[in-house]
Amino acid sequence: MNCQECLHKVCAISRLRPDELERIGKNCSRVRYKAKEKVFKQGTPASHLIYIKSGLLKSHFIESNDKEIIIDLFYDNMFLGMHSIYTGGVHQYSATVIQDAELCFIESSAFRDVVINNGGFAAEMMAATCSDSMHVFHRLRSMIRKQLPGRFAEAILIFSDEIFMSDQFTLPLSRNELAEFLGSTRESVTRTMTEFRNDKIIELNGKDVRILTKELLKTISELG
Amino acid sequence: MNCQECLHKVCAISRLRPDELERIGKNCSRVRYKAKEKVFKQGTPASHLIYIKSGLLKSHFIESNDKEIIIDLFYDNMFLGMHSIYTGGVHQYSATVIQDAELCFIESSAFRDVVINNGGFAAEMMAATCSDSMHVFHRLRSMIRKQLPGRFAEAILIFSDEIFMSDQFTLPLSRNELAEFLGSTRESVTRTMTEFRNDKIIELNGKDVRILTKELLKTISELG
DNA sequence: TCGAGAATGTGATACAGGTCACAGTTTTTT
DNA sequence: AAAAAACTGTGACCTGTATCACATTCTCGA
Repeated sequence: MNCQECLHKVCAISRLRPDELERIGKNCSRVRYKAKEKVFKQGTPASHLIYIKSGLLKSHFIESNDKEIIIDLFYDNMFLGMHSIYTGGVHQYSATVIQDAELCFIESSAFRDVVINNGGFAAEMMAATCSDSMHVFHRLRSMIRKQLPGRFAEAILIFSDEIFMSDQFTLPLSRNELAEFLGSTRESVTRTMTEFRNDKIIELNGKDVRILTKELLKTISELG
Repeated sequence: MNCQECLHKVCAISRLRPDELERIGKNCSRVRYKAKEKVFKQGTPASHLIYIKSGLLKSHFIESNDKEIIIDLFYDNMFLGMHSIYTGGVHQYSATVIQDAELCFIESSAFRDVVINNGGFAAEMMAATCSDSMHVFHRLRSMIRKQLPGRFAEAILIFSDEIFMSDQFTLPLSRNELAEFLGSTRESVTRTMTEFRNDKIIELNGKDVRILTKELLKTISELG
């Protein structure tokens, strides 16, 4: 497996020495996934860390009833499953593909070996993990303080600024998944969306979104 | 500063070599704090990592209005501020003492040096950080799915099982702080509490709590 | 190509809990 | 010891959004 090509993209990987890169590469397999495929399931043994070469995934909790809760979204050049690797070796959440993805499965023992032997790499991974966690902490804040329009505006901004880097994009989530991401229900999300369209804040056509007044979106997101 | 005595309490610290322990110890100062004192404030430079020798603290976001949001609670033998150390060197949240505490301030550059040079220590710190983050992820889940009685029951169980290790304890939070922890308001928390008392689930006298039917609490917490 | 199941929009209704107002109590300050 | 400030309980009211029910419209496999 050729990990070289990921070198320039992920800061942490550039910290690896050639032999470590090989150690990881040898215990790493790249796999293509299609949308809706489950990558790993909460409760199963966490044998691998996932590196996302391309695509979009969600981490989510499985609930007793049918509803799920999306913890966060993961995309190009991110690692997924760190919390599971370091918490008893059992997956703490599920991961499912949202948009076709290319994933590298890194054997967790190989990964841990490298962390132990290379503190610089460990530090970079720590930084990445802390950053990911902070993102969820802010989502906690949003859930508590903001009401639906604020949370929806925030989500649109995340798609626009963090994921697609464009004011115009196709929503990768169904209305139902959007509800799971926003901690709401399908119906309420629908209503909020038509509301936003009527108010000329976004142009909305099925899953196609175009942001009309980004400033207003920011205001709504901040005021909740 | 004598870090030896913390050695047997915190797994990560036992990974340190004598010289590293000294490096940390030299750049570490222990300070007593009284309840309500602020340890660090969101937005300020993150120069130190906090080790909690004893006491109870909260990490919290500061909101534009007066209300706060308690992200999580920290107590004996936990580290606080890891996310800030590894995310741009600025504190990502505030930390305030709830019950008188003894804190060790570990110089962040010394800490980072040790992490880089000692992968075993890095791995342990990663484990601790991931575990703390997972706790917040579960709180996110609770905020979204459960309603107030469920969240309150959960909080009582956290106090009982994770913090005080007893069915009988004195609430360390005011009604208002409890509301900030539960993502609610003072009034609603009060009402929920009297409800629980009337239903003979807990005995309640000011801040003194005694759990009467733990099983019921668990059920309420799980069903939301 | 057709049918079945999933995804979406929309109305009517219910209710958990936020907000406001006020009173009593406890704690802190001077 | 008096005054101020913070904390707590309780009632009345209002609102955001969950829930239920149904009609349409897509999607994709047989």
